[in-house]
Parts: sequence; structure tokens; C-alpha cells
Amino acid sequence: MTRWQPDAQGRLLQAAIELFSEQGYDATTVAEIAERAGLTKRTFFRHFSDKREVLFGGGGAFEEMWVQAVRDAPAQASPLEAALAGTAGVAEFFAERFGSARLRSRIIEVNPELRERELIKLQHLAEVTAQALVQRGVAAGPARLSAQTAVTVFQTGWARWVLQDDPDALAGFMAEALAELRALTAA
Amino acid sequence: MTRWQPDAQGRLLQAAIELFSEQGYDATTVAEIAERAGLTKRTFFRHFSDKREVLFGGGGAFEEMWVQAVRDAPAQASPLEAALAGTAGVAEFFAERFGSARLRSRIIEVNPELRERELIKLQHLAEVTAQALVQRGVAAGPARLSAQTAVTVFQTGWARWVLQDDPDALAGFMAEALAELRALTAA
DNA sequence: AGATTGATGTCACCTGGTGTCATCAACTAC
DNA sequence: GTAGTTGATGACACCAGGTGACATCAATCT
Repeated sequence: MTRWQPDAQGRLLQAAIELFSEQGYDATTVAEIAERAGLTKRTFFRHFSDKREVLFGGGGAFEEMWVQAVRDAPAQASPLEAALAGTAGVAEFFAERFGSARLRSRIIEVNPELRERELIKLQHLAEVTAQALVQRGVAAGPARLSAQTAVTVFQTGWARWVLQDDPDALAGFMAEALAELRALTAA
Repeated sequence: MTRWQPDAQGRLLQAAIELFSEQGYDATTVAEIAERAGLTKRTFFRHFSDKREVLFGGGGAFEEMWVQAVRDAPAQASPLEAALAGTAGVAEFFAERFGSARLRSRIIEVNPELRERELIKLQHLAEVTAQALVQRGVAAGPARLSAQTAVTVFQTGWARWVLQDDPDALAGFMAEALAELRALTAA
């Protein structure tokens, strides 16, 4: 006989997604989420540092994979190529999560508070990417710009991806964004 | 005899900057700011939509100037050139505000909550820039990418500018960032 | 059997932020 | 010049996000 139901964090996560979808993010209180999960507000904040984090906590694995890809890029790759190595594994990673990714995007899109959090996560991704590039021997300036560019490619591809219906289209959209970007800066 | 001291908003702004510099952003409460300004918390929120906005409210004029420059760019300018027109007037605009810009940057830099707000302001700048480009007849995709690139150039130049001592160096840093970016994407 | 651990509950508290009504100088209208 | 209107501020109650401190008690270790 266990004292508590298992997987408190998972229950909180599911309750949160349900409630956000049903009533919107703002109209949902943390106490409500906790109650639906059979827990208390205090416990919610033990699992998630703040209310928004319930939607962003899953990003850790993704970021790790991305940065590892940058580190593992071939030695002769240019700074930008190395930074873009991060985008390579991403497409498969998200293909099977397409449904929830779109759901999540729709919740975030309409809420400034959530868009702020998304932006700072992307900024963080750019920062750790730049750091990985520096460790490859790239100078700080180009490292930051390459990282920022790679993140922009990802962000642009992602935005187009969640607007349509093909789960496997992410890689194509990122490639497209990169091609457009190259064309623009060359002109 | 007037009922209240004049320039409530200015007094709140100054009190806020002073207290943020003295004790840090987090350690300063809105009630404290209001008290130093001889007003109440409620009045603070009548002048600023939230606590962070006291540091970001001034950005309106800057954004307007930027977007106007994009609109006024020569008709034969490429999308990226037009977007970059926004960066042109910026340098003089900020040269005389160098001191407060650096002070403000230092406060923002160390506070995640404030960095979030800064990022969303930059994102907004990118959005209205893209919109201005679309009105010039640029397609939506390239418009967004050009706008994002211009904002990256600005952001990068700005970051280097506040790290050194020459108030007039902003234009140079932005040009430098652009050149580096071109070199990276061409390679 | 007893000590320890660790996830959760309980409770009090702070702070950002808002809704609502009162106040009262300055201005307007007659 | 008296009466009404306006608009910035104050007063006050309230909500929700977030934290610190301590209690609880099944599971596990010794």
C-alpha cells in the first residue's frame, strides 16, 4: 500500500494541459491544477519552478541533443555549419510529438507571458550553442552570430511546421528557411 | 497652489532607477518605489502596466523611428537593406543616452525576468519591421527573415557597445556584426 | 526495533497586480 | 459666483503566484 499515487509530476502536467486547453492559461489557477491532480499548490511548485514551466520543462532533452550535435559536428565544418548541426536531429525528435507540439504552440502563441518564456528558452539555446562553438575554437563574435542564426532557422522552420499538417515537414522547412536566409544576405 | 507635485511618472521613473541601482530589481518593491516618489502603489500601476515596464516604457519612440526608417528606405533597396535602414538612425539616437543605456543594460542583464521583457520587445520590433517590409511588397517569409536578421545585427552591436566606453561606436559595431554575419552565411 | 529519508501536506506570509469607490483641485458652464 | 464636471490620486479589499518553515508518515536502511 503506497502512501501517494505515483507520478505526481505527470499528473500535474496532464491536469495543467487539460485545464489550459479547456479554459485557457490565464483562467487556470495553480490551485486548480493541483486539485485536479489530487495534490496541493505547494507540491506543484516543488515540481515546477513556476506556472509557466509546466509547459516548458520538457525542453531539456531537446536542448541537450541539439548541443551534443553541435559538439559532434565534423572538425572541418564552418562555424555556421556546426551550429546548424543542431537542427539535424531535431526533425525526427519532434515528428512523433507533432500533435502535442501543435497543441502547445497554440496555447503559447496567444499568451504574451508564455511567449516571453519561449523566447528566453530560445535565447538560452543560442547561448549554449555559442558556448559549444567557442569550445570548438570559434571566436566569440562569430560563435554568437552563428548560434543565433541557427536558432533563427529552427524558429522559422518550426513556425511554418506547426501551421500545416505534415509531421515530417520540419526538416524541409528549416532547409527552406536557411536557403532564404542565404539568398537574402548574399543579395 | 497645486494639489499634487508635478510629473508623477517622472518621479516614479527616477525613484525606480535609483532603487534598482541601490538594491537590485528583485529587492525593490513597487510600494517602495511609490513611497520614494511620494505616491502610492496604485498610482504606480496607473503609469506603468507592470513593474518591469518602468525600464522599458521609453522604447516607443525608438521603435517608431526604426519602423519609419524601414518605410522610408529607397524603393530599390533589397528586403534586407530596407530592414537594415532601421539601424541607421539608431546610433545617433542612443549616442547621447549612452550613460543611462549602460546603466539600464546592467540592471536588465542580471535579471531573467527583465531579459524576458527585453526579448519580447525585440521580437515585437522584428514583427513590426516584417510588417513594414510586407507593405513594401516583400513576401512574408523573406520579410520575417530580413527583419529578424536586422534585429540580430542591432542586438549584437548593442551588446558590444554597452561593454565599452565610446558612445559613438554603436554604428561601427552594427556594421561589424553585419559583415561577420555575411561572411558566415557565405562560407 | 529504531533511525532516516523523502515526498507530500499545512499554514502563514510576501508581493505583484486589479477593481471600486472616495477625494478634491482645476476647469467649465451658466 | 455657484454649480457641475473632470481627472489624477488615495484608500481599501481582494486575488493569484510564489516561498519559508515545520509536520507527517510510508518506505527503506542499519
